[in-house]
Amino acid sequence: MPERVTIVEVANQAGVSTATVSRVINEVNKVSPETVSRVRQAIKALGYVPNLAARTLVGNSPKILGIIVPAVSSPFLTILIQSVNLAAIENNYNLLIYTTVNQTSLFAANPLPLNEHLTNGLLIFANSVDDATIRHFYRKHFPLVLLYRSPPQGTTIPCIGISNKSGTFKVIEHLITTCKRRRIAFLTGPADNEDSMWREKGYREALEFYGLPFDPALMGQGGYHDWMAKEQIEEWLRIGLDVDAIFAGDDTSAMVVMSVLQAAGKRVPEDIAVVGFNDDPLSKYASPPLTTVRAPTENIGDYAVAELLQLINGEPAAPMTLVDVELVIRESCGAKMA
Amino acid sequence: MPERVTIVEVANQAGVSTATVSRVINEVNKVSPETVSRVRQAIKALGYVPNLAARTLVGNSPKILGIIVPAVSSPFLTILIQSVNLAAIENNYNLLIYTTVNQTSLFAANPLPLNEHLTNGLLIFANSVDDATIRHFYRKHFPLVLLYRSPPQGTTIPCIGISNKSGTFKVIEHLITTCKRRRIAFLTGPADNEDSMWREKGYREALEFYGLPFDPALMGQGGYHDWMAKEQIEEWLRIGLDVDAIFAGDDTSAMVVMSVLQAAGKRVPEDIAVVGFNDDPLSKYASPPLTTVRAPTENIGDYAVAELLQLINGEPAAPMTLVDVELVIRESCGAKMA
DNA sequence: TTGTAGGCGTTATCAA
DNA sequence: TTGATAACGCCTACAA
Repeated sequence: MPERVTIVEVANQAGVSTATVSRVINEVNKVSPETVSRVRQAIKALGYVPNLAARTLVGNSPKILGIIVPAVSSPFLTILIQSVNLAAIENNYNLLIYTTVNQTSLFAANPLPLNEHLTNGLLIFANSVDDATIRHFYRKHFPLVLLYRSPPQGTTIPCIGISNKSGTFKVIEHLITTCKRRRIAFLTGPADNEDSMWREKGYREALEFYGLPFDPALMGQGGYHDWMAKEQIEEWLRIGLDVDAIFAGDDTSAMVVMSVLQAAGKRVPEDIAVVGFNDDPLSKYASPPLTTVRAPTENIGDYAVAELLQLINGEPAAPMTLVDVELVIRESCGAKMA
Repeated sequence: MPERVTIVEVANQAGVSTATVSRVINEVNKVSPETVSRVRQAIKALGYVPNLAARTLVGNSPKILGIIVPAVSSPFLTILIQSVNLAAIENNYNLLIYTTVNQTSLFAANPLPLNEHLTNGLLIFANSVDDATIRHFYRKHFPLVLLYRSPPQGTTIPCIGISNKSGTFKVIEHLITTCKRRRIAFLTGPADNEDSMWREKGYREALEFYGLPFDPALMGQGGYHDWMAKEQIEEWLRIGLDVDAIFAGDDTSAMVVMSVLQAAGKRVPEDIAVVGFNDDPLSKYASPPLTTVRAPTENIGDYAVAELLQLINGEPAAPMTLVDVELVIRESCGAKMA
């Protein structure tokens, strides 16, 4: 097989013109059956694959969607991506994933490998890219849907998220009313994380609603990272913080929190209740099984892809979609003993 | 901003030729400082981004590596991807990820969106794509490195994996000699998974080496999936299988196994020891903390990318790399009580 | 039904 | 130091 096989080689091999080969490949116009089979045979014999770049250049790119995330490292992100992937396939699109590995600033120098020239539309998660990049796409009217973040000032880009505030309100309320807890600690996510911001609002509103004082000492850094959560809890344990419940911010952190607490001889939920957010796949297997807020992450892809395709097809899309969440009561909150 | 901004618009705006603009962008040849700044300004004003497809067509594609995986759904895959990503960045390459969502057969109809025309080289995980596709790349001498699988018959493609057999041998040996277990069950992975195949070999060899009989009844399907592992253990519990240790195949399954066992009133490790493979991030927080085989997944990316770059640069690469693993003894095996 | 030829946006070669 | 122009591989009028 020669180094590079182009449509010309196929045409020669089959004794037809390149136009005919193109027609066979794209199944447009009428081509006589014998010609079709001759061309197909030549393609197979030569192992010919159309050059994506050339196709794209003439506006015949395959249907490709892109998603940009900071990393693929958490169960949450993982499920989100899977969900988008399935939705894309469902709609006959391919999905390409690019992770910025937490280096938003990279683009100043290097343009994104996933951009308007390679994809038909882009899904951008939280702050995986900076506002300037988003604005760039926006100005070009390039199809864009924002995931778990709101649009930059002055732009109107469809965005999709979950009801963090009401979800958190529900779980804190549950801790207060059903589980009779009074000193409820809260582990925040990364500083610039919108989810965390809204969860904090929900946390504060619930406290206020039930007449519990807000105590800054009960706020800690979890960062949605196992080691950060671990450090925070160990710190609290060391200073002997008075606490009877911990809202860990997310499930990953909650698992670690329970583990650290238990290693220190505390009982969960008897001494300290622990609750999470997300309902990760393994959360129901934790010991004790984790009470959490179930966010239908596996459905987000459907909404996101649907909106993106509307944009791609030139139709208007809803500016903002907030998906409902629900409380999942298991053992770690102590409700079942109360 | 016009719908499409090409190098021509920039050239006009800056009052130079497209060739000059190209030179400025690629920083080749000498261009007078004033010209450079005029061009830069035009680029910024117009929000110009080079067309990736056109660039690729003339052989000036940005440095892009691709990785093809079946999914992004496990902690293991997630760490592997992250590792590859970091290594790629380290070498000034971008990484694009494509998941086949377990539909290997798709390509017959649709060619891969990640191929020789879009990337400079490809990393292919296990059986995310079929042999025919791999052979296609192989025939074209397209840079390819196989991850956690061996090359198809008749091809010689560099591949990278871990010492599954010796790792499993070690953990089974540990169970037998230190923990004094005799009835050790084994949960296999997916049927066509090479890792699982080698782990089974290690399991059998260890049994034989220490004179323990191999009992088919002790082999079960885990599939490296939480629900499959759960079903298998529940089945064993129901029939009252006589077992004093379980090698769960991987950590995810091990977590589930412990949980199901405990829910059924069994003590881990007193009644049944449980061990895993991979050393997932959360495994040390499990209760009890999981004894497992530590595979340096976070280093695989370095090896893989290094090999791929050698291939891309026309240098020869090692046909096969097997990375060593090590035993991590925690509580779930019962060694610390013995 | 099939072939010819022009153009998609960029870069590289060759002149100027 | 710059500009004109020919590729790169493919698709799509327009002709035949």
